[in-house]
Amino acid sequence: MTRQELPKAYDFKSTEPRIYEMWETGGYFQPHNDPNKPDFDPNVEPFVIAIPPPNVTGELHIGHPMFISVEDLMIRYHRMKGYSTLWIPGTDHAGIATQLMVERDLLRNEEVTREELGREEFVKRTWEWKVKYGGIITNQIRRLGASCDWSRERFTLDPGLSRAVREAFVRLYEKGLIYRGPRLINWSPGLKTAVSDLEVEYSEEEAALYYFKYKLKDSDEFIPVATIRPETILGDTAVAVHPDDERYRKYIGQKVIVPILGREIPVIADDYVSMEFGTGALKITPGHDPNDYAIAQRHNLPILSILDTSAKINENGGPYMGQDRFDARKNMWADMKKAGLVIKTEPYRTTIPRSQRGGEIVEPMISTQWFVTIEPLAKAALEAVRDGRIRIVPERFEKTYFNWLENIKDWCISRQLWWGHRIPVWYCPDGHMTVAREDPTQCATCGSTELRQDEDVLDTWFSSGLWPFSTLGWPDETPDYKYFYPTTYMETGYDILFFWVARMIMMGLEFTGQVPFNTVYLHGLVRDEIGRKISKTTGNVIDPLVLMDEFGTDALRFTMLVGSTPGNDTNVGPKKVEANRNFANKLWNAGRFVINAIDSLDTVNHQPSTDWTLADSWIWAKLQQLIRDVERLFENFQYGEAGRQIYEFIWNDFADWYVEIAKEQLKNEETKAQTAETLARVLDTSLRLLHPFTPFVTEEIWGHLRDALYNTSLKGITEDWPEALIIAKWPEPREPEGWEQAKIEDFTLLQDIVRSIRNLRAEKNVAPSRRIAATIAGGPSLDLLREQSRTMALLAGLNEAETSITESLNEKPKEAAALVVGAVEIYLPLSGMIDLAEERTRLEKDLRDAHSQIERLEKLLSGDFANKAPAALVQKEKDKLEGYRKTAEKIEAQL
RNA sequence: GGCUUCUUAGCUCAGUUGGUUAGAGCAUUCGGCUUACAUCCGAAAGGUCGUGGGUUCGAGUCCCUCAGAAGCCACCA
Repeated sequence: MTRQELPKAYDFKSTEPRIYEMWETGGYFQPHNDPNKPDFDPNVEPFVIAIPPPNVTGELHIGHPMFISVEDLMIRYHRMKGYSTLWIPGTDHAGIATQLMVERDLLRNEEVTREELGREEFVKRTWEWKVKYGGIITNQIRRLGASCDWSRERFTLDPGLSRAVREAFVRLYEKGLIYRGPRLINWSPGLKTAVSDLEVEYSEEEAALYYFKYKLKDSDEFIPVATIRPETILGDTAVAVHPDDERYRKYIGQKVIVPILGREIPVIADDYVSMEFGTGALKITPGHDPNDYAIAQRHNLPILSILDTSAKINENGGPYMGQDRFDARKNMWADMKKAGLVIKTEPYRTTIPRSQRGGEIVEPMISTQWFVTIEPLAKAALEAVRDGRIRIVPERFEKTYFNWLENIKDWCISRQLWWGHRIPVWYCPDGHMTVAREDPTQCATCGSTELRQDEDVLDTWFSSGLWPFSTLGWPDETPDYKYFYPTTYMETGYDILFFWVARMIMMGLEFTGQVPFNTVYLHGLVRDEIGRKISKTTGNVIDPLVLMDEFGTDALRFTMLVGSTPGNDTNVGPKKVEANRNFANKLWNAGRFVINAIDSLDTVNHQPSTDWTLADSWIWAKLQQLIRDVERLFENFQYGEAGRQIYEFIWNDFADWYVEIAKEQLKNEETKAQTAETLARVLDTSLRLLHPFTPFVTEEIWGHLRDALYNTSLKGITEDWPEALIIAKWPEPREPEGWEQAKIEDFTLLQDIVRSIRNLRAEKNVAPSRRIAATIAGGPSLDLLREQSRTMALLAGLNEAETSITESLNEKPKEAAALVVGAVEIYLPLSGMIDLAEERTRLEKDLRDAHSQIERLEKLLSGDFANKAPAALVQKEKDKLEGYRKTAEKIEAQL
């Protein structure tokens, strides 16, 4: 495509795939300094991010663009800064989620359950599923422009990573930090597996509190007891009261009769029981309640399980055996009513534990599971953040992190699933355990060759916890591992701080002896346009693919990055994305303008100019300011604010002012070349600054810009430009030079004058096409205004020939509207449009404004401010005061 | 119960070493197809920065109180 044919609107649809292809095949996503290659230089600093691996069979949702945008920005920025950047992509096998998906599919299409299929076949089918759908998510991530090194893509069930998992398990086991045993765990009856504490969500719901009688043995007396789950009465092994409770003290040590079943259980005393709550008597069901479990252990009570793995009542439930837990509740309560044991029920609001996955009510159950003794790991992980080896951004999450780790409980790592890393433990017929890195052929204790591997798989987060180093080759000391580990940033959502981040820190420290990353950056969650949580039931799901189809990837990325601050949730909706699509188009057209300007240059005659116009100097000074601000903001992870400032510079300063002035300067042979040069340089730098935010459109324009320059006398600009923006050098901030501030002030005066003239014209309904005459008294700005008269006339719609600029006027023009900007007086002779009374009113208002400012500033300067504030600041205010005094003076003269 | 965040224009939000006239996008009103862009340009209107107090020469910004909203963690049957 020749540049003359650049379309008027930016065509992201054809551009994005082409650019991504160019990047990927060009090898730009791979670290430029690769430890596996002969020219490797260990002194080049690496910058590494391990991607939070999405579910292998997942599909893009609105959370993905958030983290991809942030991480890609971090990577692109550091790449441009010269780091050897590596962004390791990959996917997670996501045990429960994937297994459920495949199970559902099998049931729907083949009407077969996983049990009918058998373990081996089911796992085989799941692998097939993975192969079939595993590429969807990674391709969608490509579409987002992610510059990750696909040659290093990993999957948590890859052989290498599986080896890492075994290594980790065996090491912990050998260190005595892994144990197996019956404990009270959270059981998901639908999924038929244990889940960890973190995988249980509590929701407040309406329930009922059931009051009933616990009859004393051989007596008509009873102890009233309240419960939310009457069916658990079947598993009661005691009734507890507070030792000081006068009401029940006499019963302590006696026996009560379990309703319906008739079992005798003791009345015990325990401080845990609150005398004020309920009836003051507590039924103890150690098999199905964590607190009761603790009490039972203190009192050596038997532990009775009444539920099977589907949460149906088991043989301990007498007549209710085989009934679902909720049916049993109803039936049992009805039977108790008949037996005269019921006191009352009342509505009660309580928190119900539900499975994070299925949403079903989770049952605390006694079950034999594998656990990690977490305290020593947690201690090290706490220390790493406390002593600053790991920084968490935003900082407030450190408190959350500390809180959780300080109260952490052992981690249940076994799951009764088939899809995942099988626990590397084998049992012989005599019950000996063999824990091994490689599949053993005989029992380590007795040599028996009849080995059966443990049926359970590991919690998905166990393998994710190794991600930053297992992806780099650990446990082997590969070149990648040695150079790229520890990684640099860990970027993810605050919602998985415990699930994932804390565990990576614990496991990283334990297995590698190093922190797995030095900075944790937590982004907020994406919400809908009006701040609601996104969910299928609310029906407010936002499909990022639709947004990209409609507005382009850059627009979506920019929306994610701008308007969000670290750790805070962000509202996203099509309106914002549309606005940012407009920005991409604005940039595109600014680019087109610059390129056309360059194309119109001849090929020889340009010498580097030193005679810059005010506008040239001004835009350059503003650009330098922007570079400094962006650098400062990036250092503080304020990417949103940085993006906003670049946006404002490009649109408000560059496009709205400089480009408008450049149109005039380009018509003039004397300023033509330098203007083209300024346009080119400013655009180039802007594109570099913006590239980490909106990589596609910037790369595309930059390519055209480079080509355009190549054929002109400005070719020299591109001397050290690489072949693609993605690897171009990041603009380095410079110390502000003395002239910058002065030029900015001069130009700002010009802008103020132009704006007030435009304002007046709009008020007076002067047709935009009509050029009007003006008489201007420039005062101390006389020279500046004379020099800029052409620019001023152009921007404000003045007739230059009929505009006179003098230092001061002896008398003001008749029939003219008057404006005062600082010390500059402007008269616009709008004959026939001037209403003298109206003029007077306006001037009086201006005068009042000036006076109120004078008053404010005089008061300010007469107070302690003058003594205590920094001198420069005081001077600034003094100058302002002086300015307002002059303005007031001028206005008074006019009245 | 513990911890955290939020409350700024009609709407959604920025505003991070405290600096004195608080910004953007969208929406609204008025005027424009000005030769990069109508996915645009110019202009306007709109805010006691939740409440009350404190620190300071100076507070949207720091501290405390209260009110409202949200989240995380732990949980008395």
